[in-house]
Amino acid sequence: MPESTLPKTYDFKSTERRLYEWWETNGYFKPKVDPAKKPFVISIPPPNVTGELHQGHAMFVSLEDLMIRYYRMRGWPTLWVPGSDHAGIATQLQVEKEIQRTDGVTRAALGREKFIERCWAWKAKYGGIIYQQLRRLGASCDWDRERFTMDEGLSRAVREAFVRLYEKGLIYRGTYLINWSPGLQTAVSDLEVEYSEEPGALYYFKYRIAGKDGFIPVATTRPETIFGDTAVAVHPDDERYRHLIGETCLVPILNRTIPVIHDTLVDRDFATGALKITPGHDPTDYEIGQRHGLPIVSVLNPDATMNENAGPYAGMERFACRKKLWADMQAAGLTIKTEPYTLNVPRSQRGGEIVEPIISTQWFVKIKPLAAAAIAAVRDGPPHGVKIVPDRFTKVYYNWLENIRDWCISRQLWWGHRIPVWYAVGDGKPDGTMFCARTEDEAYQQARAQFGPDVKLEQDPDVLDTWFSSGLWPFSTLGWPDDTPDMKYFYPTSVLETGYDILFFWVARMIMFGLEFTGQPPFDTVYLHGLVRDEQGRKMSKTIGNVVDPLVVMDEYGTDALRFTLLTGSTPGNDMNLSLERVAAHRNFANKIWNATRFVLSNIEGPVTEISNSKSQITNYPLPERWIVSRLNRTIADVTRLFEDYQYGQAGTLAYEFLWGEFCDWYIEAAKLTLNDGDPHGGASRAAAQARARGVLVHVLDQALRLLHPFIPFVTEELWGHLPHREGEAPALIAASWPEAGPTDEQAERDFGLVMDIVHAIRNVRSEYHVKPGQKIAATLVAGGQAELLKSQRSLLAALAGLEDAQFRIFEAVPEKPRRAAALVVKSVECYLPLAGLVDFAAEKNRLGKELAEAEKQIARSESLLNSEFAAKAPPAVVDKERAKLTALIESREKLAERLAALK
RNA sequence: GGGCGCGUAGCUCAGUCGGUUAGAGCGCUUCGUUCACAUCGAAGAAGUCGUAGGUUCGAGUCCUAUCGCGCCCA
Repeated sequence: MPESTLPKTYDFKSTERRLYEWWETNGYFKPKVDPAKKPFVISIPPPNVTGELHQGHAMFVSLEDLMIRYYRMRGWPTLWVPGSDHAGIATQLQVEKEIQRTDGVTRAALGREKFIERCWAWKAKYGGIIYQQLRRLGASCDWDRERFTMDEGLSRAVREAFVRLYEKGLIYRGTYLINWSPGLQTAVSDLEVEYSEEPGALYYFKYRIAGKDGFIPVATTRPETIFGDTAVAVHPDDERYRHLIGETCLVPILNRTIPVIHDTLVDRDFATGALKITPGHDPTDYEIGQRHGLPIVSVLNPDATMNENAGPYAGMERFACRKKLWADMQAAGLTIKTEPYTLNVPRSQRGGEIVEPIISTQWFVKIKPLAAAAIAAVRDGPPHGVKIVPDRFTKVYYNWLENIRDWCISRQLWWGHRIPVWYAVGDGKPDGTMFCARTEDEAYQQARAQFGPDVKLEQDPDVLDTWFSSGLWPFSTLGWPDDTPDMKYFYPTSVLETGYDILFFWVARMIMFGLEFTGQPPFDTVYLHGLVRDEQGRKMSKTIGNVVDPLVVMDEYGTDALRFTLLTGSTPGNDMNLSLERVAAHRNFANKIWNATRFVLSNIEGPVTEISNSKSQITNYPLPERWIVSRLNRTIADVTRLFEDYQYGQAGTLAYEFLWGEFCDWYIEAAKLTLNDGDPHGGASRAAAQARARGVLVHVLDQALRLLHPFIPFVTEELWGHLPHREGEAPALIAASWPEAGPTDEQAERDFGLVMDIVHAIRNVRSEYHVKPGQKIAATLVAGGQAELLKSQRSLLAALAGLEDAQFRIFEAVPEKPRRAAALVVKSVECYLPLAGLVDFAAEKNRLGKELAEAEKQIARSESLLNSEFAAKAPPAVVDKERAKLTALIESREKLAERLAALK
């Protein structure tokens, strides 16, 4: 045998980069467009352009690359569009930090134009890093189609979308209560606010009645908003306050007068039952205010200091004001009490500062009509709608869209898509007239038509919510609004795969925009994965210090190990706890495949019979060959079915178990015999048997590598390249075809199963009796109808169970059972192991007694089952199975009883 | 307040038309290194599937209630 050229251990470090470059330079990631075929397309969830790789990226790349590689192997024209997101707030903050550090200037000092230049410079410098990291994960994207949300093409798509919505009346500008982030100095959408329960206080105080004695007791969690109160509301049926409705009361400190109104929305049981109404700083109050026509008084500046409406407190920071005001009110005798209260504090998703509801002029998308269409698309499902996996998220999706509020899309940032609206200014023309246009020229044309040639325009300073451009991603990346060849062929895309945490932010918005702008849903399937947490189930965070960096994991265990762990350790939509021990186990798996291949390669010198799944050519082959090929075919069918059903974890586990637990543990061991000795039982010549075994080894390994390739692309590609291939085969595994399942061979699986059971049983007894592993033992099998079968597998049984050839006998029946031997019963086969001098008959009796008792128990169970309604009501196949089991049990019982009697 | 998920072996997790003796990896116990692999092999111990009811011939799986943990929405 020639020495294999492969080293003893798989070295992923020297493999991964080389293979990736090889794939990429050979164009395997590019789709092979075939107009006759439906393509499989994924748009990448664009990572933040300046972000660093984390386990969320590792998860999505693993899943999407898995799907892409699977469909590519299935022969679909396959496209995975990569790209990144400008991530308005995140990037702006990073660049601000940088200019502060390097130049010691603020954004304001630098000026808008210069600042945006710095953003682009930042992007140029760091924007490629994330792509390199995605490559390390094995992502087989078509990098020639890489897109960035602020590219000219995508920016044009954003303007086009905006203008269309505006012209349809679905975008409007207005002054409403919005969420204001004082630190970032921008509006944010409802989704960007998170509520956290925090200990706080409920402040009870007096609203004095104007011109009378007496007061209404009112409670608030935010005393500083008192300056914005424009009414006190009570429930119309509340006996305590009914007489005060219509009176006027005095705002503390300011002594501004406000009315006492009634509204059924007031909760009589909460606190005092009287509610101060601050339409300028509370969403519920805003609604009540609208209903009652109350004025809106805003008391906060954009930086969350008090404004002039706070009178003497103007200029104070909001929380300092709260403290000071309460002290002053106490001094004035206006307070009643405070009590501890759990607040639901609105905090910014980014940065965590407390967000303030304030009145502000912003741009909004009128979302209800879009939402209705998006609901219908999921309600209808494919082929014309959308399916969500796992299904339970459809409910979450509906619930959100059914209760959706208009989307505030303007941001007071600099880094982003400028709102394509221009205002007429100066020259004595009417100010503020808006012109919404795709370009400044177009806006000027409109303006000149209205105001004459001298009109001057200024563009709206705000930019759009980053998610507005993300919402267009599946089609803007393909060239929309132009009807490009890519758009024609690849749109709509196939699967949108991402984390469930951005179902609303991104997925729902893409569906809405896709339907609105392209008339069809942007994909037919949404696959949602869960969050990757640490081993204890905690969210990974820099502050806890429990972040498991994918790059570090890949350095230590290899990309394949990480991918396989993520893919087999999680189920759709459920969070997973990442265990490094599992990653290590999967590194070992890669090494196992490596060595199995090493074995195969070092044993295929000489003729190799060509095998395929589709023919029944192997029906005359020896049992181990028939068995492994049948198991292979079953595995191919199961794995493929699981792939089609999005059960990737299960699919991976099955392939793993097949390769390790069946191919390596059993077939390779069986093949060793043939390769060394030929097949003395199969009737074939030694050379022919060896050629067949070689053929089966190569074939099964080849097919198993294909099944595993989408999970662990590197090690499989590397090894597959070393296997011999027939003419015309693809030059790389990535481009090879997915296996087709051939017929299974039930008889071979049953027969080989018996062989395995006997081997297990004998090994078990050997172990119990502490027989040295190298020591051969004698054995007599009494096998009845199975004798022929076992005789044909005599060498295999002997080799695997460590039997001494000269003292290994197989009979159909014997006149007298061996006496001084350990006996075991496997199905209908009796095995006698003399174990000279080792057999402890007391222990034997004990052991057999236990087995007999167990058999009796099972028989009783089985009989009562078969005598119950089970026999009549269960499906015949299940009943038959049970009957067969009972028959086998009875046979075992007889044999055990016989043996036990012989020992007495 | 509404909705969802999870609770299975010491640990991390599978278990998707309910099929009657519940699986894997790690860890643990015993043994093993000439002949693919010690990143390995052989054998083994280990779970009343959170709890209580119910449906059913049959429940880890379906229903109801309940406890604990977590998440989303309001």
